[in-house]
Amino acid sequence: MAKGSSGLSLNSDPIAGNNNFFLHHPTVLNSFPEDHHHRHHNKWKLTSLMDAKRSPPSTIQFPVCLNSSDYQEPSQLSDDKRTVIDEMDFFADKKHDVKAIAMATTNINNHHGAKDNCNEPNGLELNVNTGLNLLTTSDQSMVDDGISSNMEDRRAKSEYAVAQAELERLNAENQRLRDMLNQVTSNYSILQMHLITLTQQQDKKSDNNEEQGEEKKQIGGFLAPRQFMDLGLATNTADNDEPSQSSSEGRSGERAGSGNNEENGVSFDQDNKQLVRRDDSPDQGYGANKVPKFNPSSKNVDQTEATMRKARVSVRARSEAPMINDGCQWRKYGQKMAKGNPCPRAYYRCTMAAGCPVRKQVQRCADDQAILITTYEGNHNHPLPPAAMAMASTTSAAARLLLSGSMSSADGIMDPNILARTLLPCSSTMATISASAPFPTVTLDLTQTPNPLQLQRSPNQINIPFPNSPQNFTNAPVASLLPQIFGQALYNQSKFSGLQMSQDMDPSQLGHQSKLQPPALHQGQPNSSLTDTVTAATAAIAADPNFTAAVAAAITSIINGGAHPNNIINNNSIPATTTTNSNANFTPSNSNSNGKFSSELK
DNA sequence: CGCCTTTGACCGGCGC
DNA sequence: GCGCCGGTCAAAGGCG
Repeated sequence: MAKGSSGLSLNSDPIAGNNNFFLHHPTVLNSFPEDHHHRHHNKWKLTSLMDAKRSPPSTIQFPVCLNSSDYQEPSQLSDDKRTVIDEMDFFADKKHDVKAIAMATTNINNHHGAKDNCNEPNGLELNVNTGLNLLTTSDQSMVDDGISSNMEDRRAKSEYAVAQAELERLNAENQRLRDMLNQVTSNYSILQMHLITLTQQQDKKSDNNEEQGEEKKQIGGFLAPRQFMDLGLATNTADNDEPSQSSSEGRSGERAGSGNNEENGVSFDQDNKQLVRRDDSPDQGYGANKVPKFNPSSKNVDQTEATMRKARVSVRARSEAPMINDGCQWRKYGQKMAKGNPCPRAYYRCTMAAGCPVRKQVQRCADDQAILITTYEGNHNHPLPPAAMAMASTTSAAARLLLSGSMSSADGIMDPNILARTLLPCSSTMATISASAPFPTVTLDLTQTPNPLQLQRSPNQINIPFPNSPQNFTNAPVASLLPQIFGQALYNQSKFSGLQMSQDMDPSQLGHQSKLQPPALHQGQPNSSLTDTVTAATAAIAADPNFTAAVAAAITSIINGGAHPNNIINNNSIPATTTTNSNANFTPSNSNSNGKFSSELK
C-alpha cells in the first residue's frame, strides 16, 4: 500500500501535475456535491488512481461496494447503474443519490463522527472517512437489528480506525513526497543556475578565444567556420576517423591532412609547418586527442581539451549478457587482457554511422564477475533511435557534468564530487566521479539496486529503481534508462540554459552534443517530449507493480522532460537498432595478453 | 558477399 | 632505453 500512496503528492503538484491520469474517473469528481469535498478531491482521485492501477488494496478493505449496491433503489438503477471498469468502485456507487450520502453522513456522524473527526486538522479525513464508511455502516444499520448493529458498529469503527490510520499515513507520505519533489525541483533550479553561470563564464572565455582564434586563422591561412565550445564531450565532427583512411589515429598526425581538419579545429600553420589547433575550437572529438599540439600558446586550452576528450562514463550493471543493451550498433575491434582482471576487456566502436567516434569498453568486474562494466567515450555524430539516444545523452551529459565540474574545480569553483552530489543528491551510491583517474570518469553504479523504500527514507534522496529485474539486465536496454535519472536532466539543463543556445538554431534540434554543432550532426531529438513524458510516465506506472518506483520514474521523466517511452515500455525488448554482437562472448585474450582465462561472460 | 569477430601485431604513453 | 600496459589496426576467417 505504501507504494500506491506515492502518487498523491505527485499529481497534486503543479510541476508534476498530470491530472490526465485521473480523467478516467469523472464520476469521482461528481460524487462530491459539497465544496469541502471538492477541496480535497485530488486525494480522492489519487486514491482511486491507486486502486485503478493495481489490484484491490491489501491493507484497506472497503466492503462498502457490495452493500452499496444493495442499497440502490430500483428507480436509481435505471439512471445510475454504472459499469465500473476494472477498479474498486466505491466512489462510483456513492454517487447514485445525494440522499444516500446525506443519510450515510448522518449515520457516520452519529456513530463516531463527532468523536473521531472533529479533531481532524482539516476536513479531508472527515469527509473521506464519511464517504468510505458511509455505505458500510449506514446500510448495515439500516437493515440489521440491534445485535448485529452493535457488531457491525464495532466492525465499522474498527475499519474506520484502520482507514483513518491509513489515510493519515497516506497524508504523511503525501507530504513526504511533496517535500521530495520540492527538493528535486530545488536542486534542479540550483543546477540550472549553476549551469547558466558556467555557461556565461564559458562564453566569456570563448569570446576571448575567438579573438585570438581570428588571428590564428589569418596566420594559418584557413578560414573555417568557428567551432564552438561545449561544456561537454567533444563533438563528433572531430573524429571522423574512417579506419580505412587513417591507419592509426595518433601515430603520426597524418590526420591533419584529412578533409576534416578544419572542422576539427585544427589548421595547418603554413609558416611553421605545424598543426595548430585553433583556440576557438577546443571542442574536439574523441579522435582529435591524438592530434599533436605544438602551439604552446594554447597550452591551457589543450589541457582542457585533453580532459574533455578523455572523459568517460562508466556504467556498472549486473548482467549475464556479454553487453548491456544500449540501443546502439557496435562493432568489436579489439580485445585485450587488462592488468588485474582475469576477464578480458573488449573494445567496441559505434557502427551506426561512418566515422562515429563513440567507443566503448566492456569488461567484467574483477571482484564480481556478475557485474558488467561498460565505459563509453565520445559523442555520436548521427541520429540515434530513442533507446540509443538515451545512453548517448547519458554519457554526454555525464561527461558534461564531469568536465564542467572538473574545469570549474580547477578554478576553485566547484568540486566535481560536490557537483555530482548536487546533481544527484540521490545517488551518492549510484554515481561517482573520479577526476583523478587516468581518464576523468563518471561511474554510474547500477549494481546497488536502489531500494524503493529508499524513496521514503529521506526527502533528500531519490533513487530510481529500474522497472525490470534489477539483478539482471540481460537484453534489457538498462542503460537507456539512465538518462531518465541522469543524463536527460543535464541535457535539459543545457537546453534550459538559453545562453548556451545559438539564436539561429532550433532548440528542438539540440541533441546532447555540442550546443552549436552543425545541425546535420545533431542527433535525433526528443521533439515530442511532452507526449513522450506523459507516455513514459503512464507506461512506468502501468508497467511497474511497484507504484512508488513507477511514480519516482514518472517524476524523473517529467522533470527531465525528455524521457523516451521506448526505454520504459520496451525495456525487455531489443530495439531494432540494437547491438548486434550476439556472439560477443569473451574469448581467451589475444597475443598481447598473458590471459589464460577464457570467460564466456556469464 | 558483406558484415562481423578474432587475434597477432603495432604504437604511444608511462614508469623505472 | 627498456619493458609494461592500454588501445588500436587489420588480416584472416566465420556466419547469415
